[in-house]
Amino acid sequence: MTNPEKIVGVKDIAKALHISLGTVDRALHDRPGVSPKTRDLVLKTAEQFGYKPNLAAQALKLNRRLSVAIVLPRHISHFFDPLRDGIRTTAAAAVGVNLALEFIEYPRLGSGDLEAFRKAIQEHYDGIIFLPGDVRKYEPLARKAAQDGIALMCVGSDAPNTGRIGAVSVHASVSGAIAADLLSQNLTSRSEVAIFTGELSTLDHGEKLRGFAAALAMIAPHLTLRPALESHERPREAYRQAFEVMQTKNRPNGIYISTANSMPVLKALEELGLLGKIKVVATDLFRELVPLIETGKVLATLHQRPFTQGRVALENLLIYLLRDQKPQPIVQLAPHVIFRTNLCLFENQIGQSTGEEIEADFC
Amino acid sequence: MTNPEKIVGVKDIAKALHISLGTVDRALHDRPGVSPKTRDLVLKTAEQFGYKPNLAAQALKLNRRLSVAIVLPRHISHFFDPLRDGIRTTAAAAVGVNLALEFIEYPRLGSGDLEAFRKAIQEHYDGIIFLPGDVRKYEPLARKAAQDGIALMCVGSDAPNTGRIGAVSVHASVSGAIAADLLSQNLTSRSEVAIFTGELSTLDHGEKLRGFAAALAMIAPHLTLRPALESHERPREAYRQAFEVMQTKNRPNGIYISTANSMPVLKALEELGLLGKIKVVATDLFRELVPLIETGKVLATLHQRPFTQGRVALENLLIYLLRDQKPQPIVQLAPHVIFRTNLCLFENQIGQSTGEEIEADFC
DNA sequence: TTGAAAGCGATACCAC
DNA sequence: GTGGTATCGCTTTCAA
Repeated sequence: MTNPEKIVGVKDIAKALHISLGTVDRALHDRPGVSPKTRDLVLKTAEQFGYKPNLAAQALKLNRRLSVAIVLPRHISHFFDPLRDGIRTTAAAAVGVNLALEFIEYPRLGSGDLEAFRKAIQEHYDGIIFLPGDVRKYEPLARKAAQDGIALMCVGSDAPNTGRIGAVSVHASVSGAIAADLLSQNLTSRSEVAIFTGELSTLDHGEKLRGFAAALAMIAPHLTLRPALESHERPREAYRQAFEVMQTKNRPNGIYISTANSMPVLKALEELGLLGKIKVVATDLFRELVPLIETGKVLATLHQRPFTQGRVALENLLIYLLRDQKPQPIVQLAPHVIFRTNLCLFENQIGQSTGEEIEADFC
Repeated sequence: MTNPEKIVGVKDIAKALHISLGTVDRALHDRPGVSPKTRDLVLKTAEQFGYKPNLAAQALKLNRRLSVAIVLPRHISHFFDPLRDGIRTTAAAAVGVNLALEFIEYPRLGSGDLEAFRKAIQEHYDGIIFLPGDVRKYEPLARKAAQDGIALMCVGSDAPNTGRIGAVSVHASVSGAIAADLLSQNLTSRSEVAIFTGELSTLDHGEKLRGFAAALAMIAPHLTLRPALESHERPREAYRQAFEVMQTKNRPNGIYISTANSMPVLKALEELGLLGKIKVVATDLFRELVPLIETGKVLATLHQRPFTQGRVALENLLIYLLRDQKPQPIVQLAPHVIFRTNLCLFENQIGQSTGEEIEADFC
């Protein structure tokens, strides 16, 4: 082996400079009670010796305890369950903190979400991980919480200008653009295409639409976009809209469903005998979608990597809270494009994991 | 806040049972010198109290030091540099270990690789991360090292039956299958397709070929596969082969380049005026490829996520070495499919990072 | 088989 | 401003 560099600690620095441990510590942490002269001297020798604090010892002494609330909807579970798992996994691996996680659930976005969020704020957690739905409604609450010193971390979407310390989501406009790309690769003749979305008041949904439309204009001039269909995440509404639009004269040959609420749309297609004839790009992955992808009835789906979102959200929150250094504030993940051919790598992420050898996103 | 559960430590258990710290420790770690009776008692109460060892204290006391060698080629740097970065990033975040990393480089696979590996083995590192090239040649060496107690972790490819403790790579046969899928989506009429590969003696390259061929047979009966072209990673050879095959009578309309050595092939296409007329799926992402993807001259590229490979490789190696529990042994990542539309999310991963807001794979 | 005590490295408090 | 010292929770050695 090479590099038998002796590892240096505060003690070594103190000894070398013939000063006390306390002084060294104060100097290193820029605390009051040191003369600028000795402070600089300590800093310089620390640098020179290549001093790195022993994180284990630091953690032990500081004995930090943090409370973090995770405020997310129960529905849609195939997205939020793995997201919560990502958070739990990260928490389990966290060394040197006494981390108390509080999972707070509400039925679904737009129903009980604000109340849950407001309640969480009042509990004065050190940090809160949440999904900002209707941004306008979240803004005042979030801003106040941030001012109160609560570290807010957004997942799934973002709430800019609220003082939140970070956000983790899939890159929304790129998601839309990929969908456009795929449809344009698979529809060679002039056609109409349609987009089914959820809540345009949620920032990310609007972004997906914009990305989709922009990419169509750029790279697929032969495809015409119909007005967006907003289902407000209500299955019946989505079904009705799909049924209707597919019976118009110039019915679309391509569809992008930008929300996980895709089954009603697919059901309508099925009933109209259009499944397989129309190119469909969906969002997320769940059990009912699997056979449709396998058989090619759904061309592709854009996987939003909920596990990774959860993992990164907590990781960055902890970096902020513990190492009080700002992490990468806005993380916008690349969605995974799932076709029938790579579907197998993601199947273990739905429902109970099978303990298989293959791990897809490592997430 | 809820859950003010007091955190229990060994001391609490000792106190509750009126025994000493030493005994509790011995019992918890199944060490000799405890009567079975007290051992069980301790274990039971620990369970009951929900005892979790304080990892920081444990790490501090144990004061473990590990040496890990990373034996990888310099070439191709756009793959191996980020891989090394992933390793460094993980190392920087490791708490409670004095980790000594030794990066050992050799020119390229097949030239100095075995020598470097052999030398590393003789140094008796605690662990070695390496890329097994020609499996047959690596096998005897690796098997011996494993028997000597060195923890071997493969990246980029695998070397089964060597006693290696794990492997991290992209799922090779799925990579091939995705390429086939993309070509079949973009070539609607009967055509020939060709595959350019590197070294078929490297396990993963053979797997890509198999996956490609199998998927073509399954989902693209209208596409015929020509005999594979093996460049042995030599640019001139790849160029020559490409030039030749593109001038045959029934020249292929689709190409899958399963190695990062794609530029010579693309150069040949360019010179023949075929760039843009032929559907090309490449591998990996590097600077010269960017404009070709942007303009649609290359349909897509399969990103092998080197950063993540490095991160996961060291993570799992450390789990094995420190927590002496077996991690997920074989990790086969899903490659990212990069089109012109999501290219922007990956550009910050080539060359110097720009400190932008967008982080693609989080890797 | 069990108990007592030292010590890992960094921090914080109290005395000077 | 600075020095000395107890302390965090766990492991380990030495005595009993």
